[in-house]
Amino acid sequence: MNKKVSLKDIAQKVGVSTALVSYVLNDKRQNRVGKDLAKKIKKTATTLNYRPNQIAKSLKTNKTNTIGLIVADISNPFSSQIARAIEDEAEKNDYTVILGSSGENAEKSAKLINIFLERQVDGIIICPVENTQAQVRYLHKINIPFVLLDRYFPEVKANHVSVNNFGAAYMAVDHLIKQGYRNIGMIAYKTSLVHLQERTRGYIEALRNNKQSFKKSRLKELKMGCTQQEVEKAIDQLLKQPVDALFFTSNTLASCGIKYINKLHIQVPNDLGIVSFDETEAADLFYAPLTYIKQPIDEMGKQSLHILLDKISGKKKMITSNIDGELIVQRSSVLE
Amino acid sequence: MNKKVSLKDIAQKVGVSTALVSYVLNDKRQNRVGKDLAKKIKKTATTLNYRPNQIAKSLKTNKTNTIGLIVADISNPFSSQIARAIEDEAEKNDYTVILGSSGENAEKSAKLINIFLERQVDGIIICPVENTQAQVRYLHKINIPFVLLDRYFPEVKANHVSVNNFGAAYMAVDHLIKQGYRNIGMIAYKTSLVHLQERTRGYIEALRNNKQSFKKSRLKELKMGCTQQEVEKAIDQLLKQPVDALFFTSNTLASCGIKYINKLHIQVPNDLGIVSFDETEAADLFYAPLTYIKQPIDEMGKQSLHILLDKISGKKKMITSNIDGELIVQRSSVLE
DNA sequence: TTGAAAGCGCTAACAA
DNA sequence: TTGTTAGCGCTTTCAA
Repeated sequence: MNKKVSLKDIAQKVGVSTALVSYVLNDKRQNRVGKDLAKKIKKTATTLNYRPNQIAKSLKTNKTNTIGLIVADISNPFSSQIARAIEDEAEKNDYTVILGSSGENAEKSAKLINIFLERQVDGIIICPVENTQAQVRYLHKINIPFVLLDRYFPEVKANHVSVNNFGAAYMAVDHLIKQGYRNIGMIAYKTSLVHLQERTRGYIEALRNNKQSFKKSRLKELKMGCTQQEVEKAIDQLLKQPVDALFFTSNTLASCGIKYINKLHIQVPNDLGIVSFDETEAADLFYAPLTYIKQPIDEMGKQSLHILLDKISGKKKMITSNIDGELIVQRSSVLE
Repeated sequence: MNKKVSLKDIAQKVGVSTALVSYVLNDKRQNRVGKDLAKKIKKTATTLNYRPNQIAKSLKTNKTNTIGLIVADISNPFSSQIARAIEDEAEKNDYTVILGSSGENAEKSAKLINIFLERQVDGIIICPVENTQAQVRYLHKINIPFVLLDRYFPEVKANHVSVNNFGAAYMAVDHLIKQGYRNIGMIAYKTSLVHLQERTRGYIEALRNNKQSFKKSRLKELKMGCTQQEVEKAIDQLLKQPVDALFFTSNTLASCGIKYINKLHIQVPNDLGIVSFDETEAADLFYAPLTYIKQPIDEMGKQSLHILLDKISGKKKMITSNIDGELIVQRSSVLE
């Protein structure tokens, strides 16, 4: 193993103290170091191919310039895009992110938090999963900077950035109604996660405000992580009723759904209108490209990171942000 | 800020030295510590909610249990899946991974390598981009454990794991021919990356071995990162010729391609057969689900990590691994 | 303008 | 069986 070169090596070679080398290489108290000496030190550093040891620096400064990110399910494009947005922004601010995926599992989430804390991350961004309120409270208690992303718990005070789920869902269903659909079904999740409940609430409110009655039988609530078969069964049950449009509460459900609708040879949009919350690559490739709610992923990533950086730099005030989604209208919801 | 509790705090509370506490908490020289004392130390640790500082540990042991991973383009599902596979496997082995995306850019790649080295990662896994041979040589020179993944440079000796690109491409084209397609075009990349050249070579060889002449006009080589328009133009040029099947060299190209073919209302598979190297979610949703080469992503991730761990633990021998892809036949390439 | 020295939290060689 | 101590590579206070 090549011995790594340290400040000490440079100091010895130049014949000065390590302190001075540290000052020079970090451009601190610039004016108070002899120009020639400074130049010599810098030159020696490059000659020896010096690379500062961040671990040592971190130990000393108590700052790792690292943040932890926990997404709910990295195999979902929403998660990977959010991760990417945050990483891009982190890099611009000289932070490195370590990423974990909780897989919608509370224990896994706890484990990741612990790993992050042991590694002395400066802050954490979490897309929290069900039943992790205690974890959030704990983070608050130990006073580590963190922000919740995409999801939050109304009963737990915490910085968070999320989408206006209610508004976006309302917009989607309102759009379907305005297009002339009269019997709109929804495939949603049975969950304690408020951000998802909000989507369902948006659906119901949009119906009501448009003088369409909300029928319980038209709202199918599946468990998270449900199978293709379960989605198909739900669709079967909906199609037995006079349903002429479907609103999917997530990209995963929509993706399962259109695969099935494809198989059934149902005519979209004329026999069945479709809108999906969040996108899939599939959305564009379906024979009738899907109308969907575009989530402001980049904005969410950026904002969450900047709120976190604010916290890290000591800001106390709680910050929450609620960003509007956008309805992208394509063929699947426009009667011909 | 809650003061973090350290070994020292525990030592003081119990009235022993930090050394002893360290031994007990790490279960070292177990038998040689008084049972009662050990119990007391452990209890105090939990009471104080002690959490070891990995940074300090790393500085001392010169081991971070962290590996760096550089993928070529995190927005591509291939990359995110590979990242996921590696992370899963890393976690099982008590490693944390820090992830970077080079965006097919050599400078970005160099920057990431530098960040990783400064952070004292124990090893690096890289999907190298064009013109980064020097970087690979440098890693070799400074003697840091690393393995190349998915791609490699024949002229640079290095551990790597990759797919049998030639074999998989051959299999794909051979399948088309066996299905009765006679005029097969290919949309490929113009690149110095050998793993992609191998796919083109597989195409040409499969034609030759089946007594079909290879026509240069049927091989379109686009630059990496090309636009939808450029793909459409290439398809236009191919369709002017008597071409009855297309082989796409990547999921991105295939995705662009089928969007266009969808628009053109071409009948797949009867008027045009299609096979894609690597998959897209889109592949299943196209009206004629796509036949594609399934890359052994999990296996690649796993193997690369284990080779890296071997290197980290001191194994010297160079290891390379070449894994076969699998042809998943769906409707898009089967004449009816 | 420069340097000495303490110390971040931990491990491990050595001593008792 | 238990404890002392040096030191990982760095920053920063204080002194010269």
